[in-house]
Amino acid sequence: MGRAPCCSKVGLKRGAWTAREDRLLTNYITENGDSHWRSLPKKAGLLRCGKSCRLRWMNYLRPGIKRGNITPDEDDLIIRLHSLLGNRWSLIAGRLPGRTDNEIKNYWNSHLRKRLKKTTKKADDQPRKVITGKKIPTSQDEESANGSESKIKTGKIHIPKAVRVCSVSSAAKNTSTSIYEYEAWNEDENGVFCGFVSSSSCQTSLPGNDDYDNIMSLDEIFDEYDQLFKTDNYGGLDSLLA
DNA sequence: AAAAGGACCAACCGCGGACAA
DNA sequence: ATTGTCCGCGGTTGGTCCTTT
Repeated sequence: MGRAPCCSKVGLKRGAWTAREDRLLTNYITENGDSHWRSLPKKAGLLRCGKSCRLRWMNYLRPGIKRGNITPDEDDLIIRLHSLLGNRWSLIAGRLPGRTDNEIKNYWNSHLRKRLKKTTKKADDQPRKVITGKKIPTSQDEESANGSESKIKTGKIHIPKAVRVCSVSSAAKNTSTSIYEYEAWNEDENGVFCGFVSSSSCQTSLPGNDDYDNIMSLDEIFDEYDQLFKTDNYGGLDSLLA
């Protein structure tokens, strides 16, 4: 029944990674690939849990990671994608070559959230747009809401959580693509479902190492997402995957 | 020059979906 | 069909560096 018991965390190292640990992890993954995180630390000679190894590899050691400041173009794209996707950091990161979800999340929390708070304060004083008779949540509404849910005056709109529908590899474009589906819906004050706000799909691509020749401009990326959110289900995706 | 407070970011934690037995 | 683990995600924490007083 089930798999072998999960490893005990007793005796495992925590905190900052040393150069030696980085070397051990990089060497092991280079030779054996980055799968089976649970058993990887032992095989690589590391006193870390698999989760810690995965995080270190994905956010720091993985080839193609872009270090350094976020460019103005990236900054702009993050803001616009966040307006579409909410806190779906992995999806946003998928559209920023070399950037990790953790880096974007940190950048958002330390830079953009404060900046947008200032700039949207005026906008929030203006009359709100209305979709299907409901008020669009403001930044203040989102601030007061817990996690991915945004409360609104007449009820609340659930910001969609991405559901990975399938994964497609494209050798020609050297990308691996995951298809996600979203559904946002309204609830009334009593938590009773009262209709969909929108239903959309989108994809995320992770270019191969040091090969970004085929990726789209940041503006094109945003337009693609924007269009996908305006189309029903997979209509927009078909053209992207063709 | 030193202490206090703020900003930044790497790493950890807990949750939930996917999947194996 | 059920149970338990693995994996990935988003939220949060805590250490370090920087700025202000």
